[in-house]
Amino acid sequence: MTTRDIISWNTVIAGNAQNGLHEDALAMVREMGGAGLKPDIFTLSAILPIFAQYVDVDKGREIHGYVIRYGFDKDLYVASSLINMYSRCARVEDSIRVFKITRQRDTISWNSVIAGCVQNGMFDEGLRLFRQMLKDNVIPGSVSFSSIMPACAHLTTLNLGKQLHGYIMRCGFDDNVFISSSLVDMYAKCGHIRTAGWIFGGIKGRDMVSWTAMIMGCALHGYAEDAISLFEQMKLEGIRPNHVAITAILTACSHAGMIDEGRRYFDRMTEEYGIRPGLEHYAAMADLYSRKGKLNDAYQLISTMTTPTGTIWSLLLSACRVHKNVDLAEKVASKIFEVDPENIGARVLLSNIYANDGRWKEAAKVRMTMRNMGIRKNPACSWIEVKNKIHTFIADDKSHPLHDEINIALCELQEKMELAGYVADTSEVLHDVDDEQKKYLLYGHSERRAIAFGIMSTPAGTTIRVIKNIRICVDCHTAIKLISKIVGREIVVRDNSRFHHFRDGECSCGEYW
DNA sequence: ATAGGGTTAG
Repeated sequence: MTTRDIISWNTVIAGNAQNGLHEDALAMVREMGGAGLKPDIFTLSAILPIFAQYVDVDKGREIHGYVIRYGFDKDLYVASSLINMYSRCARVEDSIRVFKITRQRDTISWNSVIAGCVQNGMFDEGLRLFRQMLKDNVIPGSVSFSSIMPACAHLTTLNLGKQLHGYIMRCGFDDNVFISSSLVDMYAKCGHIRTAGWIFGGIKGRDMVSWTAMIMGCALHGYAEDAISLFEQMKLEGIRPNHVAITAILTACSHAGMIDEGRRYFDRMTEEYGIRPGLEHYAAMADLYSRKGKLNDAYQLISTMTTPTGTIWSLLLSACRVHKNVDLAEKVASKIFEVDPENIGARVLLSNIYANDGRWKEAAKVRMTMRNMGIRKNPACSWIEVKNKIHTFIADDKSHPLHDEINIALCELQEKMELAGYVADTSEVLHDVDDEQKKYLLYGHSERRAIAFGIMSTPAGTTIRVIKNIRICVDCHTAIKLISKIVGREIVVRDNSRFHHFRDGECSCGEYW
């Protein structure tokens, strides 16, 4: 073209930006400047996504400065690009600030800020904004739903997820693959693996993310065989797994103790799928070996990593506790404190390992170090949703309004359990107290209180769904199996890594967890 | 005539 105006420049810049030719797009902006034309709102909203993708907040902020100098900050397009850029760069506060000072808002700018919150783990804030959007009479679009659904998945707020699902169907968005994948994930994470499978089966044009969400769902529920067959089917359909899909299949193997299968996927991932093992893959493998009791194999594997993290060593440390290997535990713990001195979980674990071995002095020393460092552990807690309200239980916390009734219900259950042959397993109670007190401590475990509350506040036959922030202890696992049989209920417990479905005295994990 | 937002993952 002999004469180019701002529109012709912008058209080509956006074309490059949208097709991955980022450097060319940016070079053209400079060239355009050389030709005496200054970037306008179209130019800026076309190039801001580049800095969002490359997580380059310095460049993004430069653009923001330019935006303010030229008074472009009132523009909706520029605002949503800025909101998106800041949240992709993990600066949610900045992105919310841009949103708040933008008076004029539309669905897209709302979506940008909501997605930003959710992607950065601020689920409650995301939900609050979503509700505010509806209150302000802004019509949600399909993107609004696929942005908010992960919040329900992470918070395991099944009822809210279901309500949104209904809303999605009324809008006719249920054929959208982004939304269906997020629904598969939400239902699986909320314990409804069958509903997840049903939605997955109905997706037309499944993509890799849909498959991965379903595979991960199976992994979470311990259905490794299903996960493997889905993974193989996906490949047959010509879909190449990415690093997340591989993480999902390794997690599935790990939760079912399938060492050989897991090892095979891990060994072949680079040549078969062109993906180099990342932290998440090492973590899954370390977990697989650890849970299986192959502590030395886990140690070897982690040692081959260039920079193992505290999190990965911790997987092995918790296996040292289960398999009562104090020597290795000490070695592993020192590795953890080297890279991550603040690691609370590791110190708690180490102290418990000592306690379990009767080494109360060493255990107390670790606790003392923690106190001196001013760190406290998060308390174990369980929660259950009844009538749209989430009830939280912490061991020894008496604040629940039905505290006394729950205690009575637990006593009655305890009697029936003992009649059925239950003997409290106090071996995991790591306090230097006598057996009678140990039994009392077990009995106060948060998941039991949550389950007792669930049984008394729902009609007979209703499935009880409880979520817990740490692993179920051996004794509670035994107790819940019996409870499911005594009260004739299905009890679904999600701990920090997977689901347990208790029914008629059995658990779906088959004692492997 | 040109521009902005989304699903899986320790």
